[in-house]
Amino acid sequence: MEKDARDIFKEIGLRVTPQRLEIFQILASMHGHPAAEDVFERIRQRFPSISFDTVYRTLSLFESHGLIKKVHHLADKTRYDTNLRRHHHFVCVRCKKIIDLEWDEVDGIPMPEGIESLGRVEDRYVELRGICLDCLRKEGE
Amino acid sequence: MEKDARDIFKEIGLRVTPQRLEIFQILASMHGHPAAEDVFERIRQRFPSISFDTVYRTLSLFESHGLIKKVHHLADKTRYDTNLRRHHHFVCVRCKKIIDLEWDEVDGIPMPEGIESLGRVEDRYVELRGICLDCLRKEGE
DNA sequence: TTTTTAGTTAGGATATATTCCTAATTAGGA
DNA sequence: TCCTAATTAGGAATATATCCTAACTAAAAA
Repeated sequence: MEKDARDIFKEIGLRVTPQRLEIFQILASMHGHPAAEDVFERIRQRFPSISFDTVYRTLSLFESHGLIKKVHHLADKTRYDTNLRRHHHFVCVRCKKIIDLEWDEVDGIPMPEGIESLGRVEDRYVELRGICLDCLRKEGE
Repeated sequence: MEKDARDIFKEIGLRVTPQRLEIFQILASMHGHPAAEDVFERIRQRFPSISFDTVYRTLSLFESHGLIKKVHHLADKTRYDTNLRRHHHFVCVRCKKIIDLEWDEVDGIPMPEGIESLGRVEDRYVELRGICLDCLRKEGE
């Protein structure tokens, strides 16, 4: 089991440190959608002196290599929408620009099967993520 | 114009204060998706002593009455996903619980027309929001 | 194996967004 | 006009996440 993590790290060119191995194990063993704090509490049992920074850094590292994903978009700050008509958003992952979007097709789709067993749905939120023209242009330069 | 805001406030039973009127005007006049800070900078021109708290409180108030909406879900903290297969989420707006979801229909929908003019899409994020069974039960009590 | 060095860590400081607290003020009904 | 409950300003507090630096360590080179 730990062998696997070792190999994965080496494959993508990451140093193998005890902290990283442990965080990897914890993530693999945790169900649900842990926050950094959850991981921190768990790893502290074995590495009592580990810092928050290491946990955050390691999670970012794992994410940048596609080993985990962030659930939400999680902008830097809350943005408000004064357009109350039904619409969706294109969000630039670089500059965080938000552009309103019409996308009727997505509005008509029936709810997934068995959704009642999870709860009562009140809203659907759809976001297209990518890189806006401005940022593509800058990137080209 | 200001007459409108007055009436809207009275209709929903809100006190009419100069700060609220001004924030309402600002929101109506601002295009895009302003953050609290943007509103704060604008209103400070007329009310130099206004506090951040008032801006935040007013935005929350407007949101709770459906006059504006938050763009993102904006959880309290970042949550990580160790499930890397394509899936979506049901998020409980009360307890913030996140539940993985299969919803193939939504994956097959073609991109909205004219999307190229906005940028390059790299991902689509879909979230169903509502109240989970646990919270519905608690609410019933 | 030992040495070297670039990458990593702990710990605390810092940044940033948002909320809380309290005394003073004010809107709107009596 | 007076009264009361809602609202505000101002600053303190909270929470999440990132930055900084010296000490440490993994792993490549000798």
